Amino acid sequence: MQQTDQTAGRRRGATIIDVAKVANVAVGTVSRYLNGQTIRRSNREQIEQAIQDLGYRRNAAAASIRTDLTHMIGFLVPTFDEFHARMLEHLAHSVRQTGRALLTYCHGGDPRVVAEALDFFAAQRVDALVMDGTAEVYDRVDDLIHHDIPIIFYNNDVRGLAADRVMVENHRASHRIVSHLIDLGHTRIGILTGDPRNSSGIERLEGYEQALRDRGIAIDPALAVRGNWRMDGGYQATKRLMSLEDQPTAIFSANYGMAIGALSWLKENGRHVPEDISLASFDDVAIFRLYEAGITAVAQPVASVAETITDILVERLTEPSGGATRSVVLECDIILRGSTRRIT
Amino acid sequence: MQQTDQTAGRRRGATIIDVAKVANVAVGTVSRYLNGQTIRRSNREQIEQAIQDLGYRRNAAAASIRTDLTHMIGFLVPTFDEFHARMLEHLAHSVRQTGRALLTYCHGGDPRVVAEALDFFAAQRVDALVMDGTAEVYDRVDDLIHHDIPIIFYNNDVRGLAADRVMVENHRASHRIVSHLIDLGHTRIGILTGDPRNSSGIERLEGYEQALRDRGIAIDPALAVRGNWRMDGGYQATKRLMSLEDQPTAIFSANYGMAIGALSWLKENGRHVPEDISLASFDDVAIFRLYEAGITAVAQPVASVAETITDILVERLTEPSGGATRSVVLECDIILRGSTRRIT
DNA sequence: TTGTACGCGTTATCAA
DNA sequence: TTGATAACGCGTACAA
Repeated sequence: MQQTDQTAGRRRGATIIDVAKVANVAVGTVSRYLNGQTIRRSNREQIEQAIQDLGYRRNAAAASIRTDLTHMIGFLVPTFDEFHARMLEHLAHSVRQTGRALLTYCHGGDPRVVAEALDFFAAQRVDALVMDGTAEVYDRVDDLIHHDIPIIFYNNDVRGLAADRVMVENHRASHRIVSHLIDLGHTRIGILTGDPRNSSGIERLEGYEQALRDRGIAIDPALAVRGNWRMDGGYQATKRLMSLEDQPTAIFSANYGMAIGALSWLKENGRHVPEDISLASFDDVAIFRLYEAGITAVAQPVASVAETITDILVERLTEPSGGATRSVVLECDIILRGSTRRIT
Repeated sequence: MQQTDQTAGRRRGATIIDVAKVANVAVGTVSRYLNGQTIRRSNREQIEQAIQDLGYRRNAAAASIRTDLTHMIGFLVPTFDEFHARMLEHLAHSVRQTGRALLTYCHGGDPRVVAEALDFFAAQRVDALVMDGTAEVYDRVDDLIHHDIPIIFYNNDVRGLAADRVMVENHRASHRIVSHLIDLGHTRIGILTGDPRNSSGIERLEGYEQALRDRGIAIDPALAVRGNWRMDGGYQATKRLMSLEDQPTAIFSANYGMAIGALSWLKENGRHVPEDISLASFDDVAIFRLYEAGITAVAQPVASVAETITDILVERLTEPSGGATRSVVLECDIILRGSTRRIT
């Protein structure tokens, strides 16, 4: 009693062996066909027919157990906000063209989830891992590296690891945009800083400070208020900034989330941008183009970052492994809009 | 000459067999330990020690070849815009708590890429597939279903397939928000429709039309302009709407992307919202809370959608398979803001 | 070019 | 509870 029914819910589908039987060839031949090698024409047609008839689908897991290649890239981020979503979109696009896909994990800032994600990726044997660096993961990432899983950091670096890096010029871009504020006559410039555990947070703050120093403006610690990259942090930080006796005439936000929080507080409290206060922000997002007269911002080259990551990825996965780690730093654009104005 | 060096770049890591050897137990025992079954205490300690010493990491692919379970959920979307990104964030969160992760693919509306994605998911043997439905995929998705891969549609349905569905009340929510515009005295209400190949596009348009009919307002085909869900489509559609001889006094956008395009055109052309024209939109996004007096919108229960999907997922993956497909429809909230005003 | 047979790392079965 | 061993589906030497 042979079971040839293909409509029933048989969990196990046809295998390469079934295909070989039906096509009257050896399994090796089918395997070679699947991997695009040259096959005698008559055999090929029979194999294709058999695959069709059986509804055969290759089992990537079984292949990966032999080849140690899963065609999956791990992607680990703290959150899917607009910045990371754009990153994901571009990365998914360029990675797809190499025949791979992204296995995504979102840790929400919880170190335990980060550890969990890293374990998961290791077990799944992802071909490589792209992640926004966070300080606490040093040991576990180092572990992955020793297991020969290439790591590529973006947005935030973790120093000292044998990983590749694709960053943007945080320091320089911040320096430029703050310099622009100074050019407009501002001397009391507040900054909404990100998390100091993140390299980008540190670099953007340093760029701000350096710009002030370069123009002989004293750094007032009260003007640097710590946010948390998020809207609520920017809201609270702006509130603190605006309750100073000597208020700032301009604010630079280290990312777009906090800038939106700032706009939110300013609006609620009847302060107009740029009449009452100038605002500039890192990250250029859709809302900045549309909001009132537009928000002056640092535009990160998200597409280039994604492409560079993919290039490095391909290199790592094709080259005979090893080789020095690469560290790429990309330039940002400053987009001047209506939220920054000259003061007397 | 035994090779015990763990620093070198040996591509192949320690296996369960190595662990068994070092721990002086059988592989079956190690396997049971790894799967959380009860193990004699002394053995467990030895196994843990061996795992530690060898830097052993489980190979999920090898396991899945036996169990037919990969702990990966396919996630297929047209794009990672704000809506889908929020969906991803929530879904990643709830799926993570079941010990799974999302294998994401972004097709950008290209049918070939959709087909490619479906093949990829099939080869990778994802435990299930969550996708925003698109019309052209009927056959290929049907194929996956016959291969016993559970499918869950969200946002847009594809009729006739044996899949689960988690949707929102597109018709009713559109009906309500358009009724609100009518309550405010509007009778010439334009609509920026989405793609008619998407079920949500159709339903939102039908809700709009039904609302007009219910109040005895004639439907003017010229007032329904087709967008493409995107900003540029909304921009163009608004332009057409506003060049009618008998202009609308209110516009309802079938999604947020087109609404932003509309705002963009209105702003460029000096039309003020809501003084010159009222605007309401499907989807509630961050910018709608902040933009001028706020944009009246339909808020989809994104978190609930994600949770419902995960519930169904867990059910499908634990229950003895089979069982009728579920179709859940969730309610939306109407958020009234300053972009809609009463006219005389 | 094709066929055979073994190995990959894990789970599942079954007897002890 | 444990140990021994047969699958699982595929890739790949090796011999033909």
